[in-house]
Order: sequence, then C-alpha cells, then structure tokens
Amino acid sequence: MRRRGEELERAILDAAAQELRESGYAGMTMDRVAARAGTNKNAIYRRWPHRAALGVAAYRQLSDDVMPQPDTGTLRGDALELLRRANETWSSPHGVILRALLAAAADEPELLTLMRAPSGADTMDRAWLSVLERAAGRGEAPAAAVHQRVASTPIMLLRAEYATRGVPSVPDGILAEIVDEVFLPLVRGRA
Amino acid sequence: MRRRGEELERAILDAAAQELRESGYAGMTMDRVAARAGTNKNAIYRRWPHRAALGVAAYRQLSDDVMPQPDTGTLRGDALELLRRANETWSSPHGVILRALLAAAADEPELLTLMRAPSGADTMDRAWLSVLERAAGRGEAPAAAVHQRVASTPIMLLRAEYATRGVPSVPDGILAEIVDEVFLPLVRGRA
DNA sequence: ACAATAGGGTACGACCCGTACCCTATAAGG
DNA sequence: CCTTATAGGGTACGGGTCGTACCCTATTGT
Repeated sequence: MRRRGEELERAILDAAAQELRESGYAGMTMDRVAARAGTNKNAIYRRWPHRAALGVAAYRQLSDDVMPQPDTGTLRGDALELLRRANETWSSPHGVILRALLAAAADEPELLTLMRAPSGADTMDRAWLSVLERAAGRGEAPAAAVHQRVASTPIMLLRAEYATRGVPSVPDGILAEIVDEVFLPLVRGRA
Repeated sequence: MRRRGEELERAILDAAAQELRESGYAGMTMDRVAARAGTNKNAIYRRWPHRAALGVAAYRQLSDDVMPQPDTGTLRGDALELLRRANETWSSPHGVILRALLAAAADEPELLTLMRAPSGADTMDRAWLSVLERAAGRGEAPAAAVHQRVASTPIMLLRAEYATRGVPSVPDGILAEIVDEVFLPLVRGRA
C-alpha cells in the first residue's frame, strides 16, 4: 500500500503545513517534512523545485479564510473594523508565518507572485473598495475618493508598520491614528 | 605586527562591507569576511553575536549619504522629488542590500531597531516634515497637515510597493500616483 | 620580566539543501 | 495474465554554512 500522486501530494502538503504551524518557516526543513509525511525528499523535489515553493504551497493549505464585509453604518467604523481584522490576521500565528514567508521570498520574484493570492490582497482590496462605495452612496465620501490606491492605503500602512517595528501586533491606537490622521482626511478632506 | 582592537574592528567591518557590495547579504559569509579581513571568525564572533548583527554594522559603513532638502517651490514638486530620490536609493545596489537585510532581520526586533537609523528613516521623516512645513508657510497646506504620520505616508507606500511587487525599481507613474492620489489629497483635500 | 588579554590557526559538530543511486511497489498496456 | 514504464522509498553524499572549542602566540600593561 504505497501512496501515489494525489494522495501522496496531500500528505506532503499537510505535513509541511503542520511544520509551518509548529516551527514556522525557518523550522520547516525538508527532512522533517519528508519524515512527517512518511516519505522522502525525493518525492518532494519531484513536485516542488525549492523549499520556498513548498512553503508557499503549504501556506496556501493553511489559509483560506474569507473576509466578511463589515457594515457599521459609518465610514470610520467600517474602516477601523477592517483594519482591526487585518491586524488580527497579521498578528495571528498565520500572520507570523506569512510574514516569514514574505521575508524569505523577498528576493525571489516568482514566489512573490505566488504569495499575492494567498495573502488575501485581492479580497482585501475589494472589501475596502466596497466600504468606500457605500460611504459614497451615503454621501460620506466624494466619488473621486473611490479609488484603488486610496482603498489600499490603510493596509499598506499597516503592513509597513509591521515591517519597520518588529512587533508581534500593532496597538489599537496606531490603527485609530491611521484611520483618523490618514484615511479619513484622505477621503473626506480636513474639516 | 598583529592588529588589535579598533584597527582590527575597522578591517573586519571594511571586509564585511566589501562582501556586501560584491555578493549581497546572502553571499556575505563569515568565513569569507574573516578571510578578506585577514583574520578568523574568532575575532568576529568576539564582537558580533550573529551574522545578521555584523551585516547591519557593515551596512552602516556603506551608507552614510545625506538626504539634501529639495526646494522646487511647490508641494507637489518637493514631494515627487523626495519620492524619486527614495526610489533611487531603494532600487540602487545599496537598496537591494538594505532590503535583504531588512528581510533577514524580520523576526529579530533588536536588529530592526538597529536598522532604523541606517535605513534613513529618521532623516527621511525630517525631510518630509520640513517639506510640509514650508508648504504650510506658503499657505499651500493647512497647519493640521503637518503631522508625523502624514509625512511618513508616501515612504510607507513606496516601501509597501517594493514589498508586494518584487520589482527592482518602482516606475515613475506609481510615484506620481502616490503623490496625486494620496499625498496631495491627504494634505490639501480634494479640489 | 611577567601575567593577562586578545588574535591567529585550525578543526570540528551540527544542520541544511539539493542530488544521485539503487531497489521495489504499483499502474498501464499488450 | 504477464511485462514494462513510472513513481516511491531508502539511503547516502557533496557542498556549504553557522557557531564553538582548543591551543598557541603576539601584545599590552603592570
């Protein structure tokens, strides 16, 4: 009863994901993945060329969370809510792994493109855009502010916050500052 | 004639910096640094605990460029100029090394704080603040917009651009977009 | 002159990646 | 049903790296 193809691939991915969970990307070594999957590195390298490629694939197993739309009735409330959720995601164990992967793949462009989807960048952007659209519908924001780059700004700032500080989690005050000092003035102008 | 203390330390740092220049951070191996400095790893590890620590210290040798104040007469011109310079810095060989170091030190908070200074974050922030202050003096910006977080936003966005795309350099159109769609509306509101 | 210190030389253990080789179970095809 | 190509399993290895240990020697300062 020797596993093959699909089944074996699943087993490898599960093992890699488990290693990621337990030891992070730095601890996800090929030998350990092979051992845990009950196979050998041969079968792994036949499928993924690098350790990093396996890491990305395994991370994908790990994260398939959807980002539900918040609807607090105000632009500020929606924005703060989205930012808080993003902060939770990034500071969670998943986020730690994700950041390690991003860091490790910093100089391999192909891996970065692979990372884009699982990092939730697209669904995230859509969520922010729809928050902006609803605000525009309520008259809380001008139509000109419904813009891709405006929508992505708060997340970019949060991400940069993680990159510059080494903190495990960004304090809530910073989130509020991003919303009140950047996002809201950007959308509505300064009152 | 055996070198000691200050002199030896200089030689090690110079060797490390040279290795960084030639082979990047990944290629800056301890053995090679020791060989190039004409010493051995002993002397290195007596001074720096990690490879990463030596990398940071060596990078400091490499980059002591000042950021001269642009003064184009308009807020938009100043901002675009600062952003272009930052883009050049980040896309230069130095920038590549810097990014590799930042990535490598992503999970060691002490190293991140060490990186803050050489990454030019402080001088950069001051430059942006003074641009904002001059704009306020000309009546081009409200006093409320002279704010730390406003000042740091464009650089944060540029940095995030480097992080998400794997590009060696951010195209000028993106810089203009950051200025026109985010920075200027943020400072002056939407006309 | 002599002891404490710091460098130099070298070797080593531990770890990891990626590859090679050889054997065997399985699946497909005649 | 038998044969053959394929893919897994086991294992070992080369190459490279980090960080440490040991022992000897030059230099410094007392």
